[in-house]
Amino acid sequence: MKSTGPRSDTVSTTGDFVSTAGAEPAQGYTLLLDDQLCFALYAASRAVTARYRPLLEELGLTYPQYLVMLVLWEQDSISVRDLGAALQLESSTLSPLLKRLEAGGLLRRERRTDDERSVAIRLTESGAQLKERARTVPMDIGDAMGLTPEQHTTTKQLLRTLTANVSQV
Amino acid sequence: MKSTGPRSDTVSTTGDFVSTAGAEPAQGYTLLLDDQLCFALYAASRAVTARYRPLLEELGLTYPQYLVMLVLWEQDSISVRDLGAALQLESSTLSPLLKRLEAGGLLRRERRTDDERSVAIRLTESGAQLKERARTVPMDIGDAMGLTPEQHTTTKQLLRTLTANVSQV
DNA sequence: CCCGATTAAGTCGTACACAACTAATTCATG
DNA sequence: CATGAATTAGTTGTGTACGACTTAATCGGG
Repeated sequence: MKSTGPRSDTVSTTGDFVSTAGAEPAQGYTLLLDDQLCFALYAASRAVTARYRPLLEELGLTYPQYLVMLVLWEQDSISVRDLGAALQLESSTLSPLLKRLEAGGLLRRERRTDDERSVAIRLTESGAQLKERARTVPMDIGDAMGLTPEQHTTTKQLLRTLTANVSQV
Repeated sequence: MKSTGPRSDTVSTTGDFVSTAGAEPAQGYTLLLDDQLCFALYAASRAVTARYRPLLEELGLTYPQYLVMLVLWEQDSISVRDLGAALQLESSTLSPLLKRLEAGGLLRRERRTDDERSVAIRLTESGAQLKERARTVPMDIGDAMGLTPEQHTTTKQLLRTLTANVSQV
């Protein structure tokens, strides 16, 4: 296997399969699972989450909960709305998740007095302390990913471009 | 926001790390959300799935169901086990999903006679016919992703490398 | 040939994810 | 300043995901 190297061959639009001219939707768009970037993305995302699981379990967090904590460790107080904007999650996902984190004693939710529609999320002492224990997590995962710094940066950049394009209305 | 932060743009790649020795876990591993490749991956995956949603809704499929159908359109009969291997999903995820596809009349599940532990998944006529209506989906999504063919290939390759590394036991 | 180990599919419990909706509050414009 | 539109958080219903477990069937060494 591995016909040529990684990259370099640009999908061989070089015409080594010319047949099936009619019904095929032109240039390399097939229904083959292995052709789909979307599947590579979906599989990679779940694989990374799975890799996080044992590490985060020690901290008593799930992966989405960990992402919420990342935001809160940067910014001690934030509204549900802004948290949703940062993580690109709906309130219908965040509300129960935040309730669980509150039950776990990591944060508090308090209605804002200046705008009672809004709820401020704030770390507890316990939640703030968890940051220390989480310090090594990004490095552990980074190692497991096994990409060179250049590959790491390239991937992040490509995924951001992709997300921005795909999110376009 | 964008409060400068310590070393805001990590994108150097040009080989100039300043290596903040001491408490910091060396070379660019921070707890900042925007530094995390894992988050870019998670966000991209959900954004792509969201983009698929209206297209697949017309076919009466969810995104994971669509992936199952991709496999079946390639290979008319397959065991739950092999399907799980192809999609990297557990039987506890697939079993209910397949039950829903069966209820929708797209496939049948029948116990194998030569090994009664195994269940063969097989397309119905209706399931096979759906392939035609799905033909343009990959192209529609491909367009929405807005990557050049080179970027597309590179991303797919990087994600596969990442998945393989991260899945290592 | 027998019995413990393995394998295949499925159930159950927990936690996302999101669309569609609701309730409460604030905004904006006449 | 009154009231309809917009905003914010939350609820409900459906469908993944996965670990831990169960059940049934097959395998393999003595």
